Amino acid sequence: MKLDAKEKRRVEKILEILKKTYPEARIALRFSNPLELLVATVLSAQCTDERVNQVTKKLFKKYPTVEAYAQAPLEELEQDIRPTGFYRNKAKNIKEAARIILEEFGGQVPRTMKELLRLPGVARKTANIVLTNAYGVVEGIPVDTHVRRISQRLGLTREKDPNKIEQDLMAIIPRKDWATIPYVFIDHGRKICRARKPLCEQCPVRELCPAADQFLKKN
DNA sequence: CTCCCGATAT
DNA sequence: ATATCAGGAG
Repeated sequence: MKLDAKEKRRVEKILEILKKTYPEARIALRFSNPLELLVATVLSAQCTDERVNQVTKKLFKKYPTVEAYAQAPLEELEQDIRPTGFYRNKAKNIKEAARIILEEFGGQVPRTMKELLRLPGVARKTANIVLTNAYGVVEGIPVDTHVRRISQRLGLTREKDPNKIEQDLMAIIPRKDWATIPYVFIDHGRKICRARKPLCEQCPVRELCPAADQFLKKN
């Protein structure tokens, strides 16, 4: 993703405007320690953060430690997280991840990308979330469905694979913005640049967006 | 690429 | 009825 000087200025303007529009953007998942964030993020796949918070409120009291997840009967853990969807995969992954954390990482949620990626159900998106928000380690940019959609519509990437999108974003977004931009994009994605009916007429960056025209015509 | 999956919006 | 929601594994 090579971009000329003009493109570079367009990207800079977009980031500047969006950051100013969503100054309060930050993680919406509720957590009070790395383990809770890891579990919440795994549960957040294809599920609203609001529902995740609803489920984890009870979950975190019932499973306060890594041991609690590792020892939990699988069927019981499945029922405890069922409303988040994909509950069989998620329960199996969480329990197995807990076992690995106990046996290979001394009971501590790993602090490095390489180690986090060894946990089942954890890929770069989830690892980036945990690293940034639990440990303050910024290694990359978490690419979820919102970041992907916004990046594609704004013409920041042409890729479809999240890992490739992340590479593109890391190349054009200043490192100091890596931690906050995902939340800015997510906020923007929820309020304006929605998946179904994007509100382009209300969008602060529509003049800078290649996709704005196609959506504005439909009205 | 498909599958996993409940809940909500349109 | 269908699309979508802070994805990841086979």
